[in-house]
Amino acid sequence: MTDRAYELLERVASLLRAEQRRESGATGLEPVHLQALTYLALANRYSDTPQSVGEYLGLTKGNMSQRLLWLERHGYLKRSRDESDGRVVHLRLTDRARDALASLSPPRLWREAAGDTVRLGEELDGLLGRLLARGGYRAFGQCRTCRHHERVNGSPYCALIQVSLDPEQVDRLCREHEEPLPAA
Amino acid sequence: MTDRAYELLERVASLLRAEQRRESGATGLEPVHLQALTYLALANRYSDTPQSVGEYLGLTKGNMSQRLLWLERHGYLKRSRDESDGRVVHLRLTDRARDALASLSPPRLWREAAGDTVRLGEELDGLLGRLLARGGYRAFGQCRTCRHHERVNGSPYCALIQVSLDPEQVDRLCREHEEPLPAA
DNA sequence: ATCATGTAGTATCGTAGCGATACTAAATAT
DNA sequence: ATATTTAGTATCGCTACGATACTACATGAT
Repeated sequence: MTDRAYELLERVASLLRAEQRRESGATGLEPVHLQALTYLALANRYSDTPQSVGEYLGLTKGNMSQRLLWLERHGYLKRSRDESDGRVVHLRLTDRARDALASLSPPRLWREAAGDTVRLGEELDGLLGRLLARGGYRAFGQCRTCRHHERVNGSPYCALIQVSLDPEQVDRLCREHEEPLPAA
Repeated sequence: MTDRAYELLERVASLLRAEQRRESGATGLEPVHLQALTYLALANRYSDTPQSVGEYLGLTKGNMSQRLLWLERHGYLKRSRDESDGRVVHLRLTDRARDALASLSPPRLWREAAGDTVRLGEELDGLLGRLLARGGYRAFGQCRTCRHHERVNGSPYCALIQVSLDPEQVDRLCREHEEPLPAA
């Protein structure tokens, strides 16, 4: 008996991808575009880069770079150079991107039929954590659950890159995220 | 708050697809190939056709036809014409295909890290059922859970196409599957 | 019987996803 | 100062995918 959950996951994913293609219609937005935008909508200001998007989805940076260039050319992203490191590029969603996510990102079929997904979310969350840990992937957790997250004078502070954080950043995803060390 | 379960599902699927690509290596087997083979390994003898595979995954028949031709050219499938209907083609896995599934289909990462997936399987099963019903897809259930499944002289019989079935066929997937009518 | 309609499958085209490789430029280490 | 690393891009080859058009067979209507 092969793993039933795996087969179901693959089939559901395949059906949803196909559904998304159909719903995206003339926009030209492919599933991978929407996934990239979804990530960028959640990423903090140190993780809104081509590299990070690729790591998040398990795709190569060369591939992601091309997807992101397409998104910029079509008005879904703004690019900007990092001020202190001339190599890195930051990606910002446009309103057009937010509109696209709002109307396409969980495809209509999901919204109509998925129902209560709390329990499913918990199961997927656990599975993802195990896959990431075992596969050597970055976890991309929220700052406030990170080993390096501290409070200095009452305001959030990242001990890794040693900067204080805007309060709104601490709920966003960070590519440097690490689980807290288990209490001894 | 967008649907967390949906995001997790998409990301897990993306990571697993990428993982599968890497593990498939020089075989040239893409995720869609393995999904098609997985389906065909489970399909009954009335549902092992290009059309059915496409419906199962939500892809067009033209696309599937090309994928399946590739699989045949590379020795993963045998094709044969139906005896009573000259239009339909039946697809049979070769040993090479079974070997490929055995070594690649849940990718190594899944096998090593997925852990207990019983509960996840149940959740995905429920979700899939709702998506299929709402989206107008075929369910592809097992014969023995079908509305048209009967027993004649103790052996399984399909009341839809009006043939008796090999006992081994009743655990396989059928594209004509329909839920039993609710008892009145 | 003929003809229209429907269905299973294939061929072809255009677009895009994807990894691999090679490259540039900026940062960092020695 | 030089070597090495890192973020990102450009290009190539291959394949996935939908759309469209086509063939062959089956079925239904008259």
